[in-house]
Amino acid sequence: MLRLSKLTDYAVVVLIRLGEVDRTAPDCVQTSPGLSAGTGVPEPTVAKVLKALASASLVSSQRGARGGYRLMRPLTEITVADVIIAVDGPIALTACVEGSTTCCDVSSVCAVKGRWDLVNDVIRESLASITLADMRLASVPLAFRVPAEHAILSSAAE
Amino acid sequence: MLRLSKLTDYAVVVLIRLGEVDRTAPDCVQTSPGLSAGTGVPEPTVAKVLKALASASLVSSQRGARGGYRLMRPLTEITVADVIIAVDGPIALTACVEGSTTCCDVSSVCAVKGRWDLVNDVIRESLASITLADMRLASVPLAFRVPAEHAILSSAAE
DNA sequence: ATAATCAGGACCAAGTCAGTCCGGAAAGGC
DNA sequence: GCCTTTCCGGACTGACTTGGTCCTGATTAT
Repeated sequence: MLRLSKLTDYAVVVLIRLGEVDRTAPDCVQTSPGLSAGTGVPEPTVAKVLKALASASLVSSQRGARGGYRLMRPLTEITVADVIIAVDGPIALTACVEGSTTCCDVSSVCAVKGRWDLVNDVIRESLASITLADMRLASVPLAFRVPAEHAILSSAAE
Repeated sequence: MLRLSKLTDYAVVVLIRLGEVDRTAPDCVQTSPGLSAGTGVPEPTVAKVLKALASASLVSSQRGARGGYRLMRPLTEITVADVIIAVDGPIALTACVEGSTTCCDVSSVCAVKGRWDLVNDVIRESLASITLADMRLASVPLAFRVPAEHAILSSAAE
């Protein structure tokens, strides 16, 4: 099924939410309980996702009272590939890709070596070409996609 | 990790194997024990994969004694997407893609609806652009990629 | 008739993942 | 200086998916 983990899905939701508030109040951080309330994702899960995003430097964290999280880059500069790698680890369709240690227990099958690399590269490239800003637009119903929407986004891209 | 199932990997191996012998003896079918021996993949697993491929009409089967499997299209006309769909079902990165019934138990999250469709389409397109013939070439070491290789392939594509 | 072969299931073990929780450390507020 | 808030890093568990096997029945050549 070529499935993507749910955590990645949540990460996108949370990041977009972060981006929306960041835009209106750039200095304001958001706490994980707050993001949970704003997105509907259970709080512990939000926290888990944010940890992963923080260690991948997609968000920065501020500890202590009045602490919270903030985007380190605008949504236009975060790609889907970035998020997947941050949450799920490196993008590798099979165990038999370059840099894998557990490669090919069945030796005869591994005439296959390197076979999927081509596919992997194409996928990686595709995922790196889509930003969260693109996904955000896609998720907004057409009726709400007023010109102002684009104005805000493009100003954020500057 | 965006992982692909092993079955799909095996399917590619088996299909390419089928394609290689098909080329030299177009009327000759191959049995699943034979394909198992030729690829190193355990026989029951080969059988399982072949069943899936047969019901997706990627290979045709001949029952009875001296029966076996044969490709229905040359390798140049079988895409990676075809194989994935045959073995793993429709390509859908998340549960929340068009046509899913179990969509979005958490209603607030599902402001997300349709968000991944864009990504899905790009992936699908990428996978549909790579054929097994492409993968076969990629798996053959450069030293063996003699001109004759291409001649054979292009004759098979006719 | 018999042997070979595919068809279509059911079935089980193992690995993986989502989700939760806990103790600890940093940063403000009183 | 103490306490609250918040993040950090990990361990843990229950459920699900997947890989892999096997069995019974249908089909066909010899």
